[in-house]
Amino acid sequence: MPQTTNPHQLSERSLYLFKSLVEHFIADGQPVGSRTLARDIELELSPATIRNIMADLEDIGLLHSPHTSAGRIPTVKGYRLFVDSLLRVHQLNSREIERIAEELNPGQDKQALLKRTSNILSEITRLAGVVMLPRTEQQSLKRVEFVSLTDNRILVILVINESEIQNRIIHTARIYTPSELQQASNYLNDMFAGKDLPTIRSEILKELKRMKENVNQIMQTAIEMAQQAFMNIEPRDDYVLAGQTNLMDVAELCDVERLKKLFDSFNQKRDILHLLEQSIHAKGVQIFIGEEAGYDVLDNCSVVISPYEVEGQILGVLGVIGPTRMHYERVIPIVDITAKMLGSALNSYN
Amino acid sequence: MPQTTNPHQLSERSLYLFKSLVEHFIADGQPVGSRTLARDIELELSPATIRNIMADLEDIGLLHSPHTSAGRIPTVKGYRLFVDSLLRVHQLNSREIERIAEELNPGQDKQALLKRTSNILSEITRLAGVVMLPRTEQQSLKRVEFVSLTDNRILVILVINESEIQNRIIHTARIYTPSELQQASNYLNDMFAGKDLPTIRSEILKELKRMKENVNQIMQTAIEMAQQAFMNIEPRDDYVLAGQTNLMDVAELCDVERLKKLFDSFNQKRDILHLLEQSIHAKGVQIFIGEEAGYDVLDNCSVVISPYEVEGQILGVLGVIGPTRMHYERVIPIVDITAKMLGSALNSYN
DNA sequence: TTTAGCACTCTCCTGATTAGAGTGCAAAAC
DNA sequence: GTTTTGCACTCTAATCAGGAGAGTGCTAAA
Repeated sequence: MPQTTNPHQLSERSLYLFKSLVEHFIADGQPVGSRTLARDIELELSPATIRNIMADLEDIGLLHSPHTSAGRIPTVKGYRLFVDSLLRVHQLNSREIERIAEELNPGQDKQALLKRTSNILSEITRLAGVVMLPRTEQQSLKRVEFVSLTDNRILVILVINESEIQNRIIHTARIYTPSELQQASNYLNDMFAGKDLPTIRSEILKELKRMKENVNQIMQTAIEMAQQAFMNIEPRDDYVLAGQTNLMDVAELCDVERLKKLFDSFNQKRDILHLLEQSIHAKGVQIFIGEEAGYDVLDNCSVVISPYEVEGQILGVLGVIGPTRMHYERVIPIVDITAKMLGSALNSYN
Repeated sequence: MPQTTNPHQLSERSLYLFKSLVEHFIADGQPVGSRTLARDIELELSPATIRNIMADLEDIGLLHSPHTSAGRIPTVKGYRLFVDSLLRVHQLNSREIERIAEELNPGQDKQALLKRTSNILSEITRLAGVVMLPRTEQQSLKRVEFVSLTDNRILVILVINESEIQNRIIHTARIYTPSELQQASNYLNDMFAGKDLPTIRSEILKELKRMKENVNQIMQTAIEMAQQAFMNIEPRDDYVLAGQTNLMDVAELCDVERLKKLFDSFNQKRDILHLLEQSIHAKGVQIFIGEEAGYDVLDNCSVVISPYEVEGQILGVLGVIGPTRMHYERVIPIVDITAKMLGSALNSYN
């Protein structure tokens, strides 16, 4: 009988041993030696036999010893094999599911919901939770409102898509009365509501050019204000992160230098954002282990993320960041289910 | 000649030595010994003399040796004396002032301005910057708007005071047309604009009681929606913090345990908030050194804060958090001037 | 093919030693 | 009386050696 479909042509037994070793290491954090493993497993094998097998596994690149007389720990490649082929994902218990559901009830503003999602992810996994904000390639204007402040300053409220709100203050040449503002916003709502922002911008520019011919005062006021209001919409924060401090308990990362680099890159957002964006078109949970992600700061870290979607359209990505040595069998279903539940929570906004 | 007005009856020379020692320690971070100090100062004194004086200073409680054969470091009481009586505050150079001014231009939403302020504080001091949000004991409604979303959900936008915006989603029994919503918001604006939230709440409750007698449909709709909208306004974030990671470079705090506790208390906000609130009625820059603040997590930390005000009315508090061993002579004027500049930036909102 | 035996390696802990820094005190110098 | 010198003393931090423990790899036996 051939060794069937195993990757690396490994025997069942080797795989079993490897799996046990990884599980042991994830639980313990200490390099696992042959004797320990011999005690640990179901099979009756002597440490020597296990040593031989471990040597093979090391040759293939699945294991690695920190030094001669330490046990062995999985390499990135090893984790990869473990996660892809050996891992048996847990069922979540219903209490946890309920907890997530409770936290993810809609009925709050979208931003707050995402923040809560990030929080719950971090609390339930005891790692750092991250939720990328819905991709808004399509930002369509729902409504615009003006509120006059003192002097010639006007507060502009833009409601974009469903329930996203942007506000900014603009300055006008003269002071407008509330009813003028009302007329202006009515005009703009009639003209632009339902259109997406790039379109609106180009139409505003067109209107500005035509303006000389047209002397309608309301229109002119409205367009001038719209120009200020729509032209430089600041990009929002790109993701929300929660539970960073959980990572400070993790032994592997327990060095201030490393942690600082990691936290700094969380704040800068650039690297993490790139990583999250890679998954925006993936289906289901994706896992980046250690250096796989391609960012030095994420050495010894794994990222478990999943896109979340509403009616088949992917809106964003969420997940957790933790040490490579994490409880994948728990984390994966948590990320998975949270993505699904966030999707349906967001669904109720449309 | 008596020893004049010095605190602790210290001679000029002792004070000079003490000041030099503190400055040396702040620059260096190492306990300062008699020999080092002898080299460092202007006066020609032998290490032995300095030792005698340092022993006196230690007796009074201004200095402390980590152990017999280390130099000496200032105690909290020592820092207090230094900061209150010996410190010569730097003039800020104009480049720094310009930098702050640039960052604090208004013309953005208030929240963003405060965030930027916090950022600039942390960047310029290389410590953690904190800005408490304007106290809104007085929250007066400027305007309320309704935007209908899908189904029976309605987005409520509350403009409170000047330029603060709260939004929430409410659910209604039936679906309203835009014009109904318009009428409702007109009604509520007429009724409540300019009043403060507690008043509004109590009036809403009164109206609800009277409602049976009154069958005006618009009013009923409006009041029902108002009830949902105004009743549980979530308290906003209470302060914004920036540059936490700067604290990870500080040698004194360089222990992951401590840092985690500190960061956790930043996230919980409770302790820090209490501390900030203590200064809300103070005038000018206040400094809490180490245990003075009364919170364990702030051991070895100092907090330099100042209220900021608009037209004589204190709105909030801002400042920085760093190690006790910080460059007070630089940090104090930075906090001071930033508070003033934030005040005038906010002034332009009124 | 598996196991037992064994020499070997590496880490970690302990204890001893030393160099260095800094102190405190007593006696001498100013 | 104040300042300095000289000196014994203390404490830390670094270095080194030695031993225990864990684990390996290899060889030979089962």
